[in-house]
Amino acid sequence: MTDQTPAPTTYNPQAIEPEIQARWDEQGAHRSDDGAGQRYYCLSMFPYPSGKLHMGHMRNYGICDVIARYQKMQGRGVLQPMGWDAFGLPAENAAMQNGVPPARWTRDNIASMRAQLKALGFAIDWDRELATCDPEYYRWNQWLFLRMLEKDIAYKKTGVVNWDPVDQTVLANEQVIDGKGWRTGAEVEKREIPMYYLGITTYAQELLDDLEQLSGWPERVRTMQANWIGRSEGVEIHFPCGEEVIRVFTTRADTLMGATYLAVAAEHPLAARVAETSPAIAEFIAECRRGGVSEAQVATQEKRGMDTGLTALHPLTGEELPVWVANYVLMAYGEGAVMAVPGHDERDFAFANKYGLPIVQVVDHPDMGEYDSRTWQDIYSEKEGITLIGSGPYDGLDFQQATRAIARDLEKKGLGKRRVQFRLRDWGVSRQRYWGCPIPIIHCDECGDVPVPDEDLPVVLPENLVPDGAGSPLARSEEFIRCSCPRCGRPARRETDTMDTFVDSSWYFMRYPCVDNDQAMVDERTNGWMPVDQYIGGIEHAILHLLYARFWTKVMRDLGLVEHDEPFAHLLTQGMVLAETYYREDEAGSKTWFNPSEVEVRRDEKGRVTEAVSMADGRPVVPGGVEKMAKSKNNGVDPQELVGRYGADTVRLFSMFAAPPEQSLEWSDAGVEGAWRFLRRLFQQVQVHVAEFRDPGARPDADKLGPEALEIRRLLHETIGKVDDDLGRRFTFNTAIAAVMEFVNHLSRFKPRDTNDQRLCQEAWESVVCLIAPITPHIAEQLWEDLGREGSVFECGWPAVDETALARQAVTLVVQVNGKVRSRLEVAPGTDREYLTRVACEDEKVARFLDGKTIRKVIVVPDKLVNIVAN
RNA sequence: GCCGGGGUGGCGGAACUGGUAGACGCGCCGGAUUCAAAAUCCGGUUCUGGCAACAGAGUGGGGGUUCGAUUCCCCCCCCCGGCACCA
Repeated sequence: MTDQTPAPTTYNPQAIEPEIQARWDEQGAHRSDDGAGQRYYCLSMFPYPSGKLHMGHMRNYGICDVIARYQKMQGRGVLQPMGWDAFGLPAENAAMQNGVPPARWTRDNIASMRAQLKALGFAIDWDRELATCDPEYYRWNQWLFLRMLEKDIAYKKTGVVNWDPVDQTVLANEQVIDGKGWRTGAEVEKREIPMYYLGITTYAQELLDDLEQLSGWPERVRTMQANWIGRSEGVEIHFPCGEEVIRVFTTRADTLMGATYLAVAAEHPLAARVAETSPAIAEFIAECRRGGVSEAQVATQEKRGMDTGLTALHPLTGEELPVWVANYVLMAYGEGAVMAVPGHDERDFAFANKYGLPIVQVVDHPDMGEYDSRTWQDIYSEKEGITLIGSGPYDGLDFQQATRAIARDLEKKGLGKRRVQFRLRDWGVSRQRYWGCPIPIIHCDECGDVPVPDEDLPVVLPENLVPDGAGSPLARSEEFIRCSCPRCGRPARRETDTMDTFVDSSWYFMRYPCVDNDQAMVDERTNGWMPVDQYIGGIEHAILHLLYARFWTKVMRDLGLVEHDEPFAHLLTQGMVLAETYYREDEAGSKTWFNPSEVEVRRDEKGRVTEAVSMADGRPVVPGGVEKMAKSKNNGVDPQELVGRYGADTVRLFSMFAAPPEQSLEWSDAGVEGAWRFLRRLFQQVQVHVAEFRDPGARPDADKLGPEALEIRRLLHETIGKVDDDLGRRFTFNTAIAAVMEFVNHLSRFKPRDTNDQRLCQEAWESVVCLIAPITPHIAEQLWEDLGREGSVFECGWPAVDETALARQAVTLVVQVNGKVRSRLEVAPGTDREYLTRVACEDEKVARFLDGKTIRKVIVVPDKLVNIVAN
């Protein structure tokens, strides 16, 4: 180190960061301009204001800020807004615990989380902040809901919910634990209640087709959405049953001749009618009602059923087939009934074997072998390469031919037709909860359900109520409920259900550009910024939120409110934040969890963990593995505490360095320490440089640089190219940071010999500061100033790669024998293969491995590798 | 159960288009500095054998394609996300 120089001022983020932030505020550095120019809308999923910022938020907004700041340095006009997904269940739970109204709790949380976000130095345009619990926002939920009613996109029908018989209340799936109510422990039942639905299935085909144009989305998200929408082509078949007809939908009409029974869902109208006269069936249906409504719960339960005693007629043969009620048939999919072909469907096969129903093979496949009706094989349900057997006139046909022929014959008889079925269901938006957006409907005894007139919007949610766990307090608030019918003027009652919070989050990004408009939901500014260029959020939202937002956008488009078809051009799904867990177990088997900050880890001389002890009492704790940061495991790390200790830049640097954005990130206090050391070193090195030389904007004369300096210059421009690609295209911020660190390691070892070398150092340090600026903006602004540059580093433009600096004098290539590396060669770039082959074979180390062998082939990859194949 | 993703040193991760496995950081070991410690700086660090030169093995497990596989294909194991009322 340059020992003569006096100790340079040391890095002090606690002093730098507030000062830089104040400067940004003063200059309105983060304000976005609605005017012309190249624009970039950079958006992260808005947070639920749960109280404090957690690491997941920190990571999400950190990623967004890096992209926003990088785009700004590219010269684009950037919009990075922030808002609050402020309605929802946790506010009600908090209210139950401490008696504070959800509104107060929510707004207090927003205030403290806003302060935390500011301290992290994100380039957010706070002028556009919104909260979904503000009437100015949710009035437009109500307004659009009314437009949907007019277009019949919104409608009313019954839906199934989790019912807690003790609390007499509807439970969220989250509140059902092992089929029991979370507070009462009572066995939950399914119950049907009237609800409002939005017709997302009308848009199913478009939602599926448009996935193709979303090339900026991760492939896996598009696949998940396509599977969720679940388009199937098949045949609707009618089975006459007395006076009625049982409709089923099947994708395997080719196996119709193998149908041996029908199964209907417990909620099917036919089952209900049989139950009127059959106590046994009524009992069975009641049993099926037990437990929660979630698909995971329904899908994992044991398959059970019961014969209704009814028979239906096979539409082609007229044969009588028994009709069963079965708990594995979903009322929500298709027609709520299935034709069972046990020979070629795994679930039907298991069911038929359990209840002794006939199994008939009607499909043959070359790979099938002897059909065994006791053991299922996956080949039995194959549809490629099959031939029909035992199917009378259809014998010998393949899947396509058989489906076509059977559909045609059914259609002739008026007992079926080809059609498309989607797995996607319409979106039920009614919630029997208080803390949400009121559904703008008035119930009148004379006029029925009457929409609230536009001029009476918003229907304001009273903010002074406190839920107690036994149903919505809104449903008991006479003041809210009592009103007069807009149509006839007679006394009437307000709807007390509120909207699903997914409604709030389905369009907030279209409101940011025009938050101040109290005359319209959106305006021209929305069209100016939309679609969002880059959307960032958790992978857990891959299906529901993103699908609802896409649907809502298309509805708004069809109402002429916006111009775009899709809301998000590019999507980045960030991984979760994890941390090590530690616990102790008492005799009763209950665990006490220790926060990682209270645990000391001991290691052996190879760095392997030997034991972990509690700092409080020095006694051992058990490492419980790495898990998602959660209160229940007490493994959360508080970002604010770390910011207080190391400054925002260090926390930001570590969280971007530890893993690429799409992967999960394992928190490590030691890793934060490493990030801190790097920033400190960077700061010191720049101080050392400016103490000796300061010529802002200086560039070296490349022709007069020595070989060492030329190498530094080559590495610099290689690094600029690498970081640009990592930040702008790949979003691999971890490798961008690694590249900067690597270059800084080289640069600090370089000893400038003359002024020209010093100019190179000036160029290098200025570039390094620019490259790191999107990630650690405060220290970058400070060092930019220290290097003598005027103005903000974010206004200076992005460093450009000088192609001429990239030329290499020599390249190292490896020599392999039979694919194993045996030697290395130092040659000029572009050396021809004949020369390389000769030199490689003559190489002493290589020759050893060629001894006694015949060379069969030599593979040369220019400037990279020579592989000699010999035996 | 169904759909989607992941598994690489003691740890987080890198290897972008089939071409040097382990960049960068942490931890650990050794050294410098210090009265001492912390901090800082320098060097080493995949595993096994060997004083070393070097050799062999190695990307969850098994098989395949290829001159060459962390990367492509098939089977299996484990972990994570979603499953429509958590957000």
